[in-house]
Amino acid sequence: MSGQQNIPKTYDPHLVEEKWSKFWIDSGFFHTEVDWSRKPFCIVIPPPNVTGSLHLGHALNNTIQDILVRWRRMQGYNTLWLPGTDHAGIATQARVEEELAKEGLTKYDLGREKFLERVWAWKETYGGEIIKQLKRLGASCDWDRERFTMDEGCSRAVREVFRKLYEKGLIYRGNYIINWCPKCQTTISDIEVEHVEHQGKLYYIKYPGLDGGPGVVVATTRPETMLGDTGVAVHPGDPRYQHLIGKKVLLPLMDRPIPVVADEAVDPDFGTGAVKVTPAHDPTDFEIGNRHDLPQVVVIGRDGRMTEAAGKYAALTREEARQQVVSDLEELGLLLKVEDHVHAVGHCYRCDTVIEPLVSEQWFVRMKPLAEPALRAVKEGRIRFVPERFTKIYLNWLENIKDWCISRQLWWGHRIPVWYCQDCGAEICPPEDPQVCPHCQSSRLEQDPDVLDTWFSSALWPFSTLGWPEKTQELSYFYPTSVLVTGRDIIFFWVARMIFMGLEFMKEVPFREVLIHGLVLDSLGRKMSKSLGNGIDPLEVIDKYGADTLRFMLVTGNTPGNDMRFHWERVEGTRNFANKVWNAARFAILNLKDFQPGEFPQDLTLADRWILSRFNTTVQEVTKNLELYELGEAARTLYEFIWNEFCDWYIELVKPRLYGSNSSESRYAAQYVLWYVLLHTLELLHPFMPFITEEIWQHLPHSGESIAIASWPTPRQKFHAPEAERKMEFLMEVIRAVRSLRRELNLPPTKLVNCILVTDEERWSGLLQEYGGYLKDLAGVEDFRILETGGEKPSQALTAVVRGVEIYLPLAGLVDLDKEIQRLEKEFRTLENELKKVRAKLGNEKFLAKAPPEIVENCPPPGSP
RNA sequence: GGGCGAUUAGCUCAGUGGGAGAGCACCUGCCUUACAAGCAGGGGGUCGGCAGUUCAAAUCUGUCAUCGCCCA
Repeated sequence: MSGQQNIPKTYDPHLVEEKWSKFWIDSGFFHTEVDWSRKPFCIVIPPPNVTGSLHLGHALNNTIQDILVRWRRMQGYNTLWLPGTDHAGIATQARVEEELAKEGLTKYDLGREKFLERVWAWKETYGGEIIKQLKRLGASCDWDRERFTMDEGCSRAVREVFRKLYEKGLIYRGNYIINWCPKCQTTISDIEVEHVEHQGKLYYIKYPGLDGGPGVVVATTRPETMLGDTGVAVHPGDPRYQHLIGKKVLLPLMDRPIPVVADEAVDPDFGTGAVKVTPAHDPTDFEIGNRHDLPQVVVIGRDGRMTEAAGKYAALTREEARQQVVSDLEELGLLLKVEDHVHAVGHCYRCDTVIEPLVSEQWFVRMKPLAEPALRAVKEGRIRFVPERFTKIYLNWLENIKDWCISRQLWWGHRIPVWYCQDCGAEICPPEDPQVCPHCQSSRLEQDPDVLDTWFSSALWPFSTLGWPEKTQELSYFYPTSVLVTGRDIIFFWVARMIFMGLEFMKEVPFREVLIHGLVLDSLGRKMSKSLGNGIDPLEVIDKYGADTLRFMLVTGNTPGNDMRFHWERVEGTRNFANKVWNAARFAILNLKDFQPGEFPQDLTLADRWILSRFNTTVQEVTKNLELYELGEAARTLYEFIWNEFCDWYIELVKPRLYGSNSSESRYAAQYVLWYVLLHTLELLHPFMPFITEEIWQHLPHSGESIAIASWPTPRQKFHAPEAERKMEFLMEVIRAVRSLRRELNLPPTKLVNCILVTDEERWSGLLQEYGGYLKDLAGVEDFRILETGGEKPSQALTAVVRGVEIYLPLAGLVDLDKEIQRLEKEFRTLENELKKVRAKLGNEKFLAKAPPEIVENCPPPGSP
């Protein structure tokens, strides 16, 4: 913006964003050290996947955090926003495997060690992308403290946590049914399974009785799993099947006798009320099998194909096996019926492949003892969810928690720190990598091949990044962190887990508040996804419109916790606002060339006192809304103040005092108030639009290095001027009324008019007398007279009434009488209705008796004629 | 099956007990020396339906409907 005459008429974000971003970081404004004399404010970033690139969800999430952080920093808190990335086991490994595939290689060709080297190399090359993108968004993180979930410190924390939980018996290894993703070739936890409604079939299959007994008909959605059936179950109270309980039936195709058991888990209303039991391939059946001691026959392998145990169906895919089984049953006459049936099918949340429940040996975290304190912390209010309704979702999930399967059959991740002795069979979990078995001194130790669920390390993020297990200053100063900001989709994955891990290892909650925001949907209200191709790249928005525009757009017109839709029109609207701010600044800078702020001016005009009072209110409102996490409201308040009050009225009113041959005192006062309000309004706006506000702030007289470390404005008692607001409000109404009348006549703005104002009320006539200049400047009034009522009224005049003050524009010859009569009649009817309502209210004794006095007093409400 | 959210102007959405709002779109007039990405003026809504609480309901309660999300 240098060369004041050459300030461009439109704001160009490209010219300023990179400059200020570099300046902020180089100046160390975002870097923090522990300082016990100051109050801390700390946020840890939800670490984006290291493979990721910024999407609108990140943009929203980080904009919210940055607003809070910049605001608190300006308020004087010792503010730490700790950034970092997540190693994202499956996603990263898959990315590198894809690369290998292009070279015709698999990870097995390289071997574990070489493969991991390759992943690290990939991470070093591409992993910083999203961090760069966050910087472009303006995120004011302490970049000197950037962390990675697999860096040395975080890995140490993972190791320590695992070992402690293991020793406490809260981590165990066992054979359980888990969710297997045949594509990712790994286990995934229950919450990583997405259930999708699917139009399928319900097959009714006859299982004959042994030796010609009556048998039973079972209904199933997955006939291919029957090859692994080891029982049939019915509800114990089901009268239809009492005779069968304890008997055996013959499993067709396999010719295996299997027992009929009674179990509460069976829904008698589903199908025939009798269900096949496949303990190795269905979670419910697994439980039933356990209760009745049924064997587990694994018929589907990890590659998604049928195993040897499936007999002649071995090596078929699941789909092929289903077809074959169905047609074989049909041939035998055992397939009685096939119905359409809608049921939920589990899909891998990452690759969308249908997951296969299967039994295998995995590591689990015993959840009940950990969930208990995590429930209490929220119930007792030590952690507060915003909006409050998410509390219930959190509590409900933890109350029904199941053990957490934490082992993953991947190579990229924190390897499970457990070794097995090949000689004595011991299983050990030592603090450091062992050389020999502590039991038999054998050196033939083998580490468990699996790695941990990525969320295991993210669960430790609030304390692992602050130095745990070391007892660092950072940890005691910044922990618990102040607030966690995250999307509602990872409450279970991440928020809940951080809470129980924090409570277990820090004996204290990881954060005091959780701010949940919604998702950014496309313009039709659909989730943005690669497969739909409906994603919007936030960098495209930044390239086209600037980061400030993207940020402001994301937080306006949106309520905490609710989803929002993305519309380019809204981006444009926000861009226009940025431009408005730019041009207001342009006006100010051009008119402050000869200005140096000195003493606060003595003689303020009504407009001065009004805008200062409005500014005061804005400071209060914005601050209050930020405290309530109502960022959208705070942004709206600023938008309206800047555009509708500061630009539309104050700048217009101040022009004559700057342009004209005014006294130097009046000019100084005008410049001072213009400067003062603009400068400090920019400070209020800075957390939302950091770049443009810095650019302008630097060009206005100011003290301090950067708006980023300026003091957050506070309300000042001496600016509070309700009477000035009331007076201005009246004058504004009169001006609007005159403008409206002018419009009736299609008067061009340059055509000046005379005006007659009729009132007996001194407060109005005095005000009009004193500030009639405002009418001249803003309503195109050349001259006006103030008359008392009862005098002669001008004929052939347009009229309006504002708070009892009659306004006449005498314009003989110009008035279309019919049109004017129509207009007045319409207004009359409107007012009549209004009056009727008010009379009814005031005539209602109950209203007078029960409504609070200030409501009765304000009836009719202010603003009514 | 359970839970949550949404339903307000043509569109997108704010507004949580006392005047029904904004942006975009629309109509009219203006290139007025900060801004046409603008200025000024204007039209447009029985706040999803029904019932209830209250002096007073878009706002609180119940119920139904439609849409969306989460859990099972």
